[in-house]
Amino acid sequence: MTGFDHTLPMLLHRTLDSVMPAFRDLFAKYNLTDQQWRVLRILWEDEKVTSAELSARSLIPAPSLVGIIDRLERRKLVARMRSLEDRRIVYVVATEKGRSLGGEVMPYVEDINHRISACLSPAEWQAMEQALSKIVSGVADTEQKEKKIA
Amino acid sequence: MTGFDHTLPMLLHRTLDSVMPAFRDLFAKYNLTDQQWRVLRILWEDEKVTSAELSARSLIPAPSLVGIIDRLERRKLVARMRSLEDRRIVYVVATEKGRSLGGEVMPYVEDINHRISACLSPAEWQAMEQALSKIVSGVADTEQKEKKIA
DNA sequence: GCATTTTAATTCATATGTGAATAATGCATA
DNA sequence: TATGCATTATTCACATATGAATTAAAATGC
Repeated sequence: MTGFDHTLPMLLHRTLDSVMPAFRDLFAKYNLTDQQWRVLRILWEDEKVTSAELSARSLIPAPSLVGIIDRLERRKLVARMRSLEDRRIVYVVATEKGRSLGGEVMPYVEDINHRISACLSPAEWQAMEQALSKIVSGVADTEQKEKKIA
Repeated sequence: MTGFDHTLPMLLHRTLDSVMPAFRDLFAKYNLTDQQWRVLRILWEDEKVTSAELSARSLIPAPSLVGIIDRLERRKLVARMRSLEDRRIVYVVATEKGRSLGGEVMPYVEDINHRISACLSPAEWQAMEQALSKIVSGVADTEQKEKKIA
């Protein structure tokens, strides 16, 4: 284990690599990718969401989102609805079929999340979440400073 | 912020998204992707590494590695050397040019890593790293149990 | 010695990530 | 009202991720 292995990106990737296979095995049973699930998961609760919002909440880059929604739309799991007030905006909504699939998969997703949570005490979890969010806001701050300089 | 946003995959993705742009901006100046950098970073210190080892250490899936090495090889930054003892094995080595580029980029990478570290106290960092590795080993354990059952 | 099984790297098909460019619409203003 | 600028979604070119299949070369069993 060199210093490189203790680098934040490597730590995060390593952790993701350890937890994602369980999710992927689950999603594969429903012919979903994890990105497709993220979209469905968001639409499952919210009524209609613009593409931009969906991109922000799902952490999926806008260009990727286009294809993901295309594929979900082909399977009638979601639908696009262009806004009438502002014709630039596209709302994405889950169909009944999409909502139902969401409800079907959700319990298994929660199982996995519980198993992950069980690896840490609530205090440890809390601390980890705070550490990560400190990094997110901390890095954003230093970027602000750099912009002022530039 | 719903429960979904506090899910481990989303927390990790969000953190990665916040830190990677700084690295990518840097690497772009040298026409490198972050995956290409990871490979170079490993080869920069180690003499020769098999493709399998490189995949494990860089956390880059073997099929992706093929193309990444192809592109680095075209630029004469690395070279492939097939083992003479076991002709299935391919060693990857950094060329002099590759090593030199590694040395050139390294200080800036360390700058970014320092700025990231500065977001947390050493104790917080330590705790976070331990939490993540607990998850990695914890999840691996539950998978073992599942296999026994199956 | 030969067939079988393993292993290492690669290929393939498909899905997604990344940064730049584009098309269409809305908005401000001269 | 025509022009210039901003915003939203999309497209494009290229790089990488994912899981299954393939190839070539060991190792193993008989």
